[in-house]
Amino acid sequence: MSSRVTGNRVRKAPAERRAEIVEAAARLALTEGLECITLRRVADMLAIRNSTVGHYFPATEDLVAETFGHVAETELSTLISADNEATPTQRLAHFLSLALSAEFHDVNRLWLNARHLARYRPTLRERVIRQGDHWRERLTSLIQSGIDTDEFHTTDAEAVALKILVVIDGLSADLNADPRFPTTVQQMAVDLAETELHLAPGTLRHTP
Amino acid sequence: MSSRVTGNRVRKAPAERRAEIVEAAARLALTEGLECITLRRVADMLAIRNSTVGHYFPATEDLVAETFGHVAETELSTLISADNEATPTQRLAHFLSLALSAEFHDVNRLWLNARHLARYRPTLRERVIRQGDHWRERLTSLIQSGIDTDEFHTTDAEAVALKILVVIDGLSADLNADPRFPTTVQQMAVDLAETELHLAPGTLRHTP
DNA sequence: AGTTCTATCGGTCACTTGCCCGATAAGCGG
DNA sequence: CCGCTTATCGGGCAAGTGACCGATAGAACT
Repeated sequence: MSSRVTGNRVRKAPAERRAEIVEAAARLALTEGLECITLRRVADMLAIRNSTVGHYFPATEDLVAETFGHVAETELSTLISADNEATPTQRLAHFLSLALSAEFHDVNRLWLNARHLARYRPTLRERVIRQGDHWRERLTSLIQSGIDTDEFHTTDAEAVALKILVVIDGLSADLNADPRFPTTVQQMAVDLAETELHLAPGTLRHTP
Repeated sequence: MSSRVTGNRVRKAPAERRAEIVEAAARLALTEGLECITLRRVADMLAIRNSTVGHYFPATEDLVAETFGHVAETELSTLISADNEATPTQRLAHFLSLALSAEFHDVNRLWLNARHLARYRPTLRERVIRQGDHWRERLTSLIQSGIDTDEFHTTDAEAVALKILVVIDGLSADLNADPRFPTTVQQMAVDLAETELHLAPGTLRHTP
């Protein structure tokens, strides 16, 4: 009758269990939000006791921070692949198209979530700042490589990267609460990038 | 010994008490965030019982939504005064300078807060959308009046308004977690407005 | 096989939350 | 001055939270 399989205690390697927990929390964060990461909900997903989760993360805030960091790190590598044979133009077009696509909506929403929650959780705030730096560095170096190959033209790669990220954040914040946004405005990031980098209009519009 | 003044029951006009409650909640929202609006905290601020607050707002979510709407409405009228003798250029410059000033930080943070919390609270989401429309309308009509007086030049006033608001949201979202932002990027909104409206650089930079 | 370490369990505790209830008293109309 | 409406009180309940504890059982090592 009861679905409870009592006594079936499974003991895993700490690193493996810890990874399991973070991954379950990540699924939760992406679908329901960071505030839904509670000891009991994560434990239920893995069919373990809440005290086991507490054993790996004595302070719940640390689990929340680590979960955000994990997702942000993973998604960044999806947005900007490090060793790619594509040209900087192609890679930037890929970045822009993916970052504002529907399938990336959950990630953008997670950033919004984390930025707000960082107000109350110092550990998370630190992670948000660190990941923000990381994203900015990666986008900056992508732009810089475009400058090196003479595809992009700007004097301050970092400022351009920052501006692009600001626009993406603003768009996803607004889209989060209100989906009725005209496509003209949704192309802001592409337009901004093309203007700032002195590219012909349309250069970044299509994915390779 | 006890600071409790028992039996001192004060009965106020419903409209007055209701306004008191919303105002106390607004103070709370601006300083500590919308999730700190609880029956007991608001009640404590007014030295009344939590059940009294519950009497006026049977669902706490309604108090949260109304509080946000109240603040957003009030602050909008600070940003854009309706019957002003100033020129559209002066009014837009005032808007931009105030919207990104330090003293407006709390309001921007409240917007971020509301946009995120709207995910869980349908009533609040409705309010966020409505207020978003309201801000956009007001900024659009300000730009339109500038077009009429031949100060601004653009074909789509609403699109420009939307873009300006997107940039402001993105900037305040990023500034919320990370205050180390270069001033070049903080001028994004001004630069964007001047470019989109075909104004000479620097036109919107100073407050009248 | 025996020993040791610790991952995991099962349960508890104190706290906060929103919501609800009956009792009381303030103010108004008659 | 009386009676009615209802704003306000005082208290309580159930649900959910993070943190904590001692007991147990896997697994590695001798």
